[in-house]
Amino acid sequence: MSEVDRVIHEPARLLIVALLSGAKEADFLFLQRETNLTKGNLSSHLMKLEEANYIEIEKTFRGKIPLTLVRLTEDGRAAFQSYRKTMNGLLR
Amino acid sequence: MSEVDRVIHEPARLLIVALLSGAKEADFLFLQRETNLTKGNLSSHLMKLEEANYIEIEKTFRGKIPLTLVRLTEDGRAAFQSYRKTMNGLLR
DNA sequence: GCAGACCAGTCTGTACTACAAACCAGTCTT
DNA sequence: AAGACTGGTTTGTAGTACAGACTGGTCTGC
Repeated sequence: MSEVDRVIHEPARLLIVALLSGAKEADFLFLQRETNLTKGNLSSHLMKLEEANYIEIEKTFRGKIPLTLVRLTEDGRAAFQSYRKTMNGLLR
Repeated sequence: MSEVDRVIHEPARLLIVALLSGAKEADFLFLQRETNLTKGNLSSHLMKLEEANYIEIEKTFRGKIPLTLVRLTEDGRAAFQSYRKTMNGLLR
């Protein structure tokens, strides 16, 4: 019945989603510092979240230095909400 | 900082632990029906939980048919409590 | 001008692990 | 004797998290 969303359930991605749910958007470096993930891992986790259509990734520039902005989509926000529901059910 | 306990985090085991936390003990068949796991999987998840010292497994007999009873240890109860804490922190 | 650090990746290799399915051993029912 | 039930163990596979190496461009210091 109550299936757990594996995309969000993974601790690293759960942290990312939780961080994003509290802000409008976040940049790559901020996420890396908060999650303590290597660049490679953070990048691949963001890819997974993007493939699931849970986040949007906007690649721009701060001057001429690359700047990657990440924000939750509506789908992502809904999925997180639903995840919280099922988790609270299990942890009650 | 706030590390997630992977032993409990796995959805199948989380369900098992949650079920056990609500009862003194449960038998193998009950857990299998509630979790929808195959015997093999349930067995190996129980092994993982036992290795972590989160549950006790008592093998007895109902007449002459094997009966496997499972219950949370103090460690298991504490770990679940701590897991709930960190999760609630992330989901808040 | 060039080494080194910073930004944001991709790619590769490894080690783990969840899961299904097959097999096993004994018991009870028909 | 056949089949279903109890509660497992073993095996094989596919997925995946993670670290670390490599890439490419930019900026900083000497």
